[in-house]
Amino acid sequence: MTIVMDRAGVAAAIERLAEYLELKGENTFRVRAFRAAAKTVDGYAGDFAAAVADGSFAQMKGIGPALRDVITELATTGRSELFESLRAEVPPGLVDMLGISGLGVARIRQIHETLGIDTLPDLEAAARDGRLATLPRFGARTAENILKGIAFLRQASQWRLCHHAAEEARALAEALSRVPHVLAAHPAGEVRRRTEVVRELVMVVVADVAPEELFRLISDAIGVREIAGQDERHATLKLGGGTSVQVVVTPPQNLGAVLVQATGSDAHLAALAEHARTNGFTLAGTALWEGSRFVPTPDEQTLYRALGLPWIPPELREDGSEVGRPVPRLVERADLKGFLHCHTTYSDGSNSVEELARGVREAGYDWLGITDHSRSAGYAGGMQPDDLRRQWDEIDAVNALQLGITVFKGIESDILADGALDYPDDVLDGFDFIIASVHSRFTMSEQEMTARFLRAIAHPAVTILGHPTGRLLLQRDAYALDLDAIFDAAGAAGVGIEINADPHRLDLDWRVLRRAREAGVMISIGADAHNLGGLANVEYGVAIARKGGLGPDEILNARDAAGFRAFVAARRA
DNA sequence: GCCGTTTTCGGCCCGACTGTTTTCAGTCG
Repeated sequence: MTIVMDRAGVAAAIERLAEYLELKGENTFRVRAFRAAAKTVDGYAGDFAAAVADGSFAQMKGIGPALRDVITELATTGRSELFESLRAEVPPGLVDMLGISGLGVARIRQIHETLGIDTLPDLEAAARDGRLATLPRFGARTAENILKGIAFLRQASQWRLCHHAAEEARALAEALSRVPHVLAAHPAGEVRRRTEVVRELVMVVVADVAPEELFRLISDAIGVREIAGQDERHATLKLGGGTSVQVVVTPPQNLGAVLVQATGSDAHLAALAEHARTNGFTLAGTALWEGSRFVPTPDEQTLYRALGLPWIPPELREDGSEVGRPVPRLVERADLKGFLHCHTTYSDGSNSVEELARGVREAGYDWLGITDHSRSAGYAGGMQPDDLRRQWDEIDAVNALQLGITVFKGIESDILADGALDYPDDVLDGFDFIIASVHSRFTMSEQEMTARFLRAIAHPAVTILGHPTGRLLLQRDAYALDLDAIFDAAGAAGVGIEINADPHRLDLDWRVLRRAREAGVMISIGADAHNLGGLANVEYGVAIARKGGLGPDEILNARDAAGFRAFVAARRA
């Protein structure tokens, strides 16, 4: 059995199927089954192709005969009969509308059926000319919010999340490296700088033929639909799937200069050019010159060294201030000894305590902090006091197995509207540590929200603040919050703050990490994993920490288990 | 569509907010 569509592709197709079914007014439980299956596929940690091929994927919870067939069809043919027929029935504009906050299926269907609207531009017009506000239970405020939602969606549609971009770039680099006369293909641009969202894919290709000839070879090899903006060194290729990628071609002796140029950022390049100029060099687009002498730069290290600079890791190349500064020792994935923030089957995760413990051990960690949702998170199966006792017994049993990993009893406790936590103090005392997060009431004023957080920070049971600003990248802005006040209070109280490594969040933002460090805040990298596949999130959290210039000493889960225990104890004392 | 020591049918996740209404449907997390 050949597999032509990968795990991420299948997951995305099933999620889209769920949207189609939902918009058609299908049974919500059928829709939910598709959504759950999409998550199961997306979070599958093993060899997905093999599991589809040998049928073992059908054993997964929530995968019955119907979804097994859809998954198999998608994976082996890249198509689905159900998908094709639904796509023909549901206008694509309605799917777009699902991305507007405040618009659900019921309202979209109502808009479609009563006003005959099925595109975003038509919806925008109807919101402006007052037609929308005349609908039952719609009003001026709703129309205004929909206009805001459309604007947000427009802006967001130019970007993609970093994990999607990274996966595309990886596949593209692999395809390009197989093209004749290509010596190497390197992802550059925002993907290489590890920004949280990516607007444009950039690839640097080292080749031993003229660019014009190379673009022809590439077109033949990887299904290019259109070549735009071609000149002697680069071209923008529009690929079959709709992706647009900028390809820059270089001979080996200029790879360093070209890679630096293609990686950016603009501010970094400006600072670098200025530094070069004051040292008697010229950094033109494709090469380095000292006066009129050509300086070969076969790699980036050579270029930075020639300019009297240490090599600057791409993650740090942002506002230009990094040029001329010492390069800090940045945290790496291998520095992390602890795995924090994950959900099990006790709330909305899909693996057991033991499965997670074994998987996390396998990935090379020494300790694990389990944090299911607390009781007010009803939608996520938040834990009632009885569940807690059962889970604690289970964690004790797993620790007794001596798997080579220490499992800590944690909770992701909701911070309620008034800043209180979700259980009485005697229950809170039973946890080894607590991540406190906001999951409701996002629309408070900055003053109210800040007071809410400050009260949570003041609670001695709180170890770490989870996803502190609540943003969902390309979906929802952060709530109003005085972060400086939070940093100062957390730093003083010995409360850690999370970089949530879920690529939909990446919250804290790397731009504020320096400020957090100045306030003495210990940063934890939290995977927010809901299954074993979520272990891979950590890599994105590490990238954000690196962009913020953080080293292992500033990361809570770079400590060993005893160090983590000591941090919790010091905070409680 | 999936699941099952309540197992082949009947149930599946729920509480709170928002914007609209003047009692509540729709949306969200």
